[in-house]
Amino acid sequence: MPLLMLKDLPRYECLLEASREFPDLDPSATEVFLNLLRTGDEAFRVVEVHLAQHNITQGGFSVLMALWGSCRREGVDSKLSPAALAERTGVTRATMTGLVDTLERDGLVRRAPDTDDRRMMTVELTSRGEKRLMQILPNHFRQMAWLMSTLSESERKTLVRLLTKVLARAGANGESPASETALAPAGR
Amino acid sequence: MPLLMLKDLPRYECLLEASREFPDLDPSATEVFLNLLRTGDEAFRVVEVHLAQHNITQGGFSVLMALWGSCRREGVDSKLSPAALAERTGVTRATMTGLVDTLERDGLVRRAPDTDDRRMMTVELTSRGEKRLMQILPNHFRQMAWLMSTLSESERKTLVRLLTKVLARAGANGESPASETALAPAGR
DNA sequence: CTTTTTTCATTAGCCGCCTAACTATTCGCC
DNA sequence: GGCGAATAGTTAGGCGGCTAATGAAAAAAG
Repeated sequence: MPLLMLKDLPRYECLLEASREFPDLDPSATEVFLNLLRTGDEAFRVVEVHLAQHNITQGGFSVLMALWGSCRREGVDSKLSPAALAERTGVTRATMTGLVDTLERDGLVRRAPDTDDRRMMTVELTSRGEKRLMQILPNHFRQMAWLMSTLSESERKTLVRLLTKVLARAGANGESPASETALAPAGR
Repeated sequence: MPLLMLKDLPRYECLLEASREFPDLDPSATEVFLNLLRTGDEAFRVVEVHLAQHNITQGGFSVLMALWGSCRREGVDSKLSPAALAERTGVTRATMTGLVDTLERDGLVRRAPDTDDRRMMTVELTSRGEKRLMQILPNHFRQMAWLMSTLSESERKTLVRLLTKVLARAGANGESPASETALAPAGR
């Protein structure tokens, strides 16, 4: 997502100086955090620009990939319910309604009522959607490879390892991060 | 930003297998890329949730921080033009209009016409805005520190170094990333 | 001094994302 | 079997992001 930090990351000395005024500010932690968000955002934008050239948004691409991946895993049957798509792509069901609306308008995806459960719908990749995906993927893969080509294999392993450690904190949160009541008075 | 990859990152063997069908797919590069976006997104959400408890969005927080930082740097004068704010926070001026609208509605910021250049406006932190910032910052700092507390100092240095390498690629792009015409026929 | 170009802020319109509310259907319990 | 609880999809309304177009004012060109 977008920002939360300034476009030009603050220099380390500024963080050090600010930490004198704010004892809660951990300079090295802040530096890592800002770099993580900034780099992630920038990498995100790179592929976003590429997808836009094919008239596809990030959300739409995620849906197509989820359908296509499911198709490849479970055989020819590439149907998934909106709820399943929402779960896999990490958005709400309401958001998925809008995404599928757009994809269906563009003819990349097809909605059909589920035969068993009349509450449910099925979303299916059309041949046009599959064709579009095949147009996108090669360059998409090349782009990711190009972005990471500055890193050696061992650097990649290290980066994944460190990111995973952070992800474990951020992803499985809910309890400790900073429930206002727990941290605010915990003060210092 | 949100997604672009599945919520559950693909296992490495799946990437390896897919790379046989798509020669452009670099498994380790893809793995790093997906982890980077996923982790960045998750870290982003953590602070987003915190800011939401104070009725502030990411964009609004960035604006407040930019104004406050400028205030601290250049003395008491914390005025900045919308264009300057947009530049520093990395959004368009049109978006900045909306952000300042919201912040002004909430009384955290004040608009005033520039005395010299009648095209311009100045945006200034109100005392209420500054107070709000002081309510947010301590926990915000603690949250960043908590997120990164699984990393040792040397791991933090390493992570920053690797992220910076990737950022250099992603940020200073424009020429090589994958202009469709350059890469599509370059095939393989 | 006039004309053109640039710059600033805003507006309008699109999309994605959210939460909350609503409808329809199925499930589970009695 | 019937009735409340849970579930699927959608709708409504809001915000934040974008591009493109607009109007006003300053800067540059002549």
